[in-house]
Amino acid sequence: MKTDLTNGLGGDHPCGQNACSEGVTGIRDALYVLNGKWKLPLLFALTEGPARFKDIQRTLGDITPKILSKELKELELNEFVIRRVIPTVPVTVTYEITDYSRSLQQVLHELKVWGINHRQRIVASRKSK
Amino acid sequence: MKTDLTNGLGGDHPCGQNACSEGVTGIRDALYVLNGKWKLPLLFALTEGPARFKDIQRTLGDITPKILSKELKELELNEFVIRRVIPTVPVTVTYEITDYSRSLQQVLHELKVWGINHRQRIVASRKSK
DNA sequence: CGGAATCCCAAAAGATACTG
DNA sequence: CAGTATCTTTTGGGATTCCG
Repeated sequence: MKTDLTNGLGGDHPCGQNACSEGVTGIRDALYVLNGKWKLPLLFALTEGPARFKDIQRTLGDITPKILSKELKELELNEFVIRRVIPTVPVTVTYEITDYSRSLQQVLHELKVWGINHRQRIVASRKSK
Repeated sequence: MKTDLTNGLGGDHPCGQNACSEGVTGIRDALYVLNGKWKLPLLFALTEGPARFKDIQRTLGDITPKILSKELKELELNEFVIRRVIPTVPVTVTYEITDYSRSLQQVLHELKVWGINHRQRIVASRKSK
């Protein structure tokens, strides 16, 4: 994945005279930088404030350090997250979301609400069988 | 991927006394059924009304028939999409979103808005270099 | 047109172990 | 604690061809 700032888009849109909505392109662009299983949950986890590596790992439940490390680096590259090193012994590292990340607030909120609702629906449908 | 209705969740949440927010779980649950590069764009494409296989393919730009077919099946299983066969010659097949899909409206909207904005940001940052 | 069949690859993700 | 290293598995996704 090359999700750096000079290429953070989901490809060109072939918008000719056919019905290629900018909406589809918008969503594809969003998904291009926010892809995968972890980025959105991770960013959401950081909305409550900065957290340390291990803390994030616990909040996310079952992410391995390797994956978490990779995700954090990508998010840092794309300016969603800031990594801060505090020179204690042993060293303390915190991760913090940027202002740009905050522009995702609505997305995160809607997704969260929908997900909570979806879980209830599934559980309910299981009971009724 | 087993994204059927009896297992449409992103796993259990280990919520003990630690700070495991239901928000993270909500987002993970949502992502579990809406994963991948295509499901959200596809659902968005269908918000404007039913469409045929080939039409969807064109709207999405560069999805191959195999992938499109797979995505549609998964979405059908999870009750996001209805497949209708019209007995013309040759046969006509349309795909239509369900009411449950419409509960994703806000999510789709926010994601679209954010994506459009994100594209502008990237393009702008490219120019200023 | 609406797919299915086959082959293939790259990337995502997980397990496990280890280090400063 | 905050990661890295290695290895393996999974799956997502694409190319191409073919069929009723």
